[in-house]
Amino acid sequence: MKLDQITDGELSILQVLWQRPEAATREIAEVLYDEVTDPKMASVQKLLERLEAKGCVQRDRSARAHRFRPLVSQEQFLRSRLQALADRLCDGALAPLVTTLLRSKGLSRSEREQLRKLIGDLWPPKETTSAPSPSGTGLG
Amino acid sequence: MKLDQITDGELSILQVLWQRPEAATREIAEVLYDEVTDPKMASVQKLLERLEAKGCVQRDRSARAHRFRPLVSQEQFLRSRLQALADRLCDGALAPLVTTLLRSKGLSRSEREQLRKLIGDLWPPKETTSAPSPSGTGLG
DNA sequence: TGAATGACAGACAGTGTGTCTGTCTATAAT
DNA sequence: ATTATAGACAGACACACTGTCTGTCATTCA
Repeated sequence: MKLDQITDGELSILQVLWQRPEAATREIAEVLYDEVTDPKMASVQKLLERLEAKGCVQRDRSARAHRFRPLVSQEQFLRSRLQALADRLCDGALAPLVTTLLRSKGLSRSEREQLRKLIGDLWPPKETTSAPSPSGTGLG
Repeated sequence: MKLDQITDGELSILQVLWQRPEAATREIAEVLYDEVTDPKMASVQKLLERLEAKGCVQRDRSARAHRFRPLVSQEQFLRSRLQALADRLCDGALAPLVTTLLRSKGLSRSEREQLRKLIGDLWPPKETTSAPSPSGTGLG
């Protein structure tokens, strides 16, 4: 699963797949292009072929029009990208990334509250080990 | 300042510059290569030239051997990369990135405690607006 | 039988990237 | 003064990547 070598165009394909359980080539092409021509179909096919080679997509050949499912979740992908950043800039440490993000201006008041809550849930300060509340990632 | 278009090789140059106030071409080459040949010198020059064109580096031509200073900090660069990730994957929102990082396994106990403290410092729960303690980013 | 659809192989142009060559100039040494 | 060295600079280069496109074949269906 070569997450590091995923291309921009390939990522576009994945993003379509992340929004549904599975999809056929034409379905994907219709999302990505206004007009689906033969060349466009071939482009999507080529990208899917490369994604399959990289182990990021599963191909179901049973039907005439193959159906594809992602083998990587968006969160996995994001994690990989973040780790790559950390490896390159911070000797692999993730904490500096969090620090930088927390110091950014791009967090709303409610987001900050959610984050504070998340930290409290993940690592309760006291030994009151209440079950972590299943707050979503905002990624699905 | 085109932070998005910084190449891998260009980043290597920047990383050398981030470790000292300024540097000459040969100095950089000596860090990056075991043996500094004429072609290697030319490569570093070319990369510096492109970095200058992108506004990421300042060139001091007063001396025969030009001296270079970074115009981008590592934190600025990291922030830009993180924002690009957020733009592509999360509609620009940074919070999902923080969430993903916090959920990662790559945080040690002490790092978690530091993060909890950082959140408390940046956004005090009560109105006791004590001055934020100047804890380092781990980037300098 | 023919038309439409899709898979697939291969070619393609454009681009980016790091490297290298060659030329010129300024400084230092003899 | 002459020479040698070091650096800047322009340009070319090979290489790889990427998205696109063409052409061919097989399958399905009217």
